[in-house]
Amino acid sequence: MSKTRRGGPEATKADVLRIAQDEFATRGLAGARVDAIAARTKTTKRAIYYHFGSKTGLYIAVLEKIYKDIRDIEGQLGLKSLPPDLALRKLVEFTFDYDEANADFVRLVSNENINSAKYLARSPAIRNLNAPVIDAIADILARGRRSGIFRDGVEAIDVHMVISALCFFRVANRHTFLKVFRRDLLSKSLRNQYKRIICDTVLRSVMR
Amino acid sequence: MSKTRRGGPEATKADVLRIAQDEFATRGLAGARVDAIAARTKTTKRAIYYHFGSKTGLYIAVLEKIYKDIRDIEGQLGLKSLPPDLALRKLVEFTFDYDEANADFVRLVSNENINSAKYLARSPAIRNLNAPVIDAIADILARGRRSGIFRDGVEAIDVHMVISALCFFRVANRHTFLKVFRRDLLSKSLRNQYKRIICDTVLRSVMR
Amino acid sequence: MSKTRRGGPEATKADVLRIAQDEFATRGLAGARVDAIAARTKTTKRAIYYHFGSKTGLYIAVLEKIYKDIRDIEGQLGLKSLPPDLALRKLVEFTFDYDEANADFVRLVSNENINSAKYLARSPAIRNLNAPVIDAIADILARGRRSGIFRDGVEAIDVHMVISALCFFRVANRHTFLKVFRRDLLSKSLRNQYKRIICDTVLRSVMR
Amino acid sequence: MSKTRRGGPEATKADVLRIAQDEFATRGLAGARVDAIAARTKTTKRAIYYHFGSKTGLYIAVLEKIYKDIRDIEGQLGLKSLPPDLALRKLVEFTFDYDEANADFVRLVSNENINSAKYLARSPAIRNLNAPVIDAIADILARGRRSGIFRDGVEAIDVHMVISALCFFRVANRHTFLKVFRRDLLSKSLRNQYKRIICDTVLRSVMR
DNA sequence: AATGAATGAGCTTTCATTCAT
DNA sequence: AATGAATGAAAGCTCATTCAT
Repeated sequence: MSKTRRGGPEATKADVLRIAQDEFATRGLAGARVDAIAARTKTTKRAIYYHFGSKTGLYIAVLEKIYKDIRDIEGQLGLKSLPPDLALRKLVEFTFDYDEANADFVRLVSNENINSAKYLARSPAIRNLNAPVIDAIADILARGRRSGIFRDGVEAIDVHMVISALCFFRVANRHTFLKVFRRDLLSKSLRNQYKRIICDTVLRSVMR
Repeated sequence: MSKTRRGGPEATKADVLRIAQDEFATRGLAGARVDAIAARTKTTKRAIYYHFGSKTGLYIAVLEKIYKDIRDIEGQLGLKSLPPDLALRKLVEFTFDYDEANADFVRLVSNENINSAKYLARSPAIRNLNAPVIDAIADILARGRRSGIFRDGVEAIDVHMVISALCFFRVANRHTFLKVFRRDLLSKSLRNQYKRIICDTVLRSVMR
Repeated sequence: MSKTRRGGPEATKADVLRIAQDEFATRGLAGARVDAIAARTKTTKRAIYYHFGSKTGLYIAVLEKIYKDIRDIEGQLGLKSLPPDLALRKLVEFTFDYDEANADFVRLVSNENINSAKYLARSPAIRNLNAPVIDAIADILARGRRSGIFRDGVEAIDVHMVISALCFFRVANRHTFLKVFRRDLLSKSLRNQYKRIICDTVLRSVMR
Repeated sequence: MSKTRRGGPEATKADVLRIAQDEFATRGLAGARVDAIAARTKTTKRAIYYHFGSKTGLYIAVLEKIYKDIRDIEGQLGLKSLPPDLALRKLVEFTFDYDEANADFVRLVSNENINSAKYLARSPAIRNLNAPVIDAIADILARGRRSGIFRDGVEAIDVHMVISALCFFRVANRHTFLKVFRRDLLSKSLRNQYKRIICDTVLRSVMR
């Protein structure tokens, strides 16, 4: 693919995807308006239909993008060169930072769960993405068990669940938590505290 | 043929609330259709407007109901009579069971977070509910510290966050987790395993 | 408020049906525009959807109306009191006059044939109309055979086909016939001539 | 993969015309879709516009083709060498067979009548086609009158109308006739019966 | 207090056509 | 001469809401 010149079709599609990601994250599939997306874009509503086929098609394209993004980054963490406890700590911190920095991702995933992952299931591109993070955790756990610091009987996928749950919830449920408990899980002053709590909780759950 | 009432206006409102809860949980505020709710109800669309004023009004009424329900139950747990570690375990198990049994609650909360808790904020009824669970955890932690089994420096609200995150995520993110990792977090055969994992993770996070 | 009502909902529906009949006859189902129909009506486009559900629903309602109209009239011809040859003549003349006076009916039927009678098949109301005209012709033929003026072996439905074909074609194919042969089958000066030709053709086809 | 040509531009145009004829016959001018025509063609939508200018231009080209086809065939019937009654019989049988075998022609003509022959009128190519069939009938009638078997006062164009009406109606109104009277005018088992009925009806209408 | 009838505003999508090369 | 990419205009339809009693 050649480099896009100013205003080329690839740039247009990327522009639409960027705006659509925000709109779908903020309002959901049903709540988002194609008109509103088009208005914030350099293109027209008609162009959106030309490139993405339908509102749903655009929504799926956004899902594909955010899933591809995180998979690409997860593949580049380089955890193998670290001792197991530090590697796990680094993975937790990465997830903590990523979810915080990508609230769109978090809300879109929440949204997709409300939809029973209906649209995610429709995308072969996402179904065919593998999940390198599970293999990375399995490697860390194996090394930790060998060196005697980690317990037996801990599955990689469940460690991933614990990490995800803690980091995801903090971002996903921020608003109701704030209203109900008057505590802003994303406040700057609490950031290091939560990073430590989540890291410790994960580490303690696997330590011998 | 017109719909017939049984039990008067309060029964009608309860009927509408029950159906609306399901529709809003499944489709979100924007995705739910007043027509669809009315069609599944013993009443008419017009009656919904008469009783709840607007679609948003009905949505808020649903939110108020589910928040009141959980607060009422949390107030009846009777954790004070148990030793601190067992009390904490019981609270985790309660949350685990409650979230699993009330997927509507989980999805509605997810939804409300996508809306930045906008409608929750509008409801004085919810704002005025206190959160007895935080006090209950604080009591457990104090007793555990006194008896020497729990660490210092652990805040009740953060323990609540960890419990909620783990139990909530399991239900809230079930569908995407299943599609991406081919693991059904709610499968019957894994139920006890996850209950144990989550209990242990919480307990380990507070133990000395 | 823009348009005002007079005569209530039934009058409104009748008004819409009248205009829609003209639009569908002139432009076909695909070519007709709901906006155009609404604009010529005392009501709004929204009201059309409220009363008829969809463009297709309105089209079917029009079909139902025109078929019901002709069946009602056919049932009132009173052919039994006339001698068979005069009865047949009267039926031909009625069909001749009716098709000429109801070009909409003719074009709508043509249209429906282009659609393979797809929408007609969808209407239970039309499927359940019986066709009294066939019985009427059968009675005429039986009486004519008994009195010796009509041939044996002539089926009522085929006589109906011949009558319909001749009267229908004259109206339905008027425009192409005019362009190709420069003959206006509906010109006033030729009216009596065609009435006679068609009557004679039908009568001769059944006479002994 | 782009579509490949075989036989150059004339073959392409013929291909498009063949598909377009079917689409216009089945759906009418308004109902046909340029996209659908292109998709069934060896070429692209853009090529259709290149060769035919517009959807209407393509429609007129189809009309011109079907009218030229029938005129060409009508010119080759060789009715002059037959005795008048047999010549007339042969013409009826030819029309009967042609309309049955060319339902597209029949439906396109029906369609064009719904359009008040608007597009036919626009085509100089069709306007300049003469109608040899009228002359042929006139010749048959003259010979029949001379030999004493045909009546006086019968015009060729009206005989043509009767023949056309009977043969055309059978094909054009097949679908509504089937739904309303449960009689398939094109059923194989009734074919000879209808051929005989129509032939006899025409012959009887001109016989002394 | 309660409700059947009706609707304004705006939604997603379609379609014939033209742009640009 | 031929074509892949793009689009303006308008279509059918939906939805929360209000009218009128």
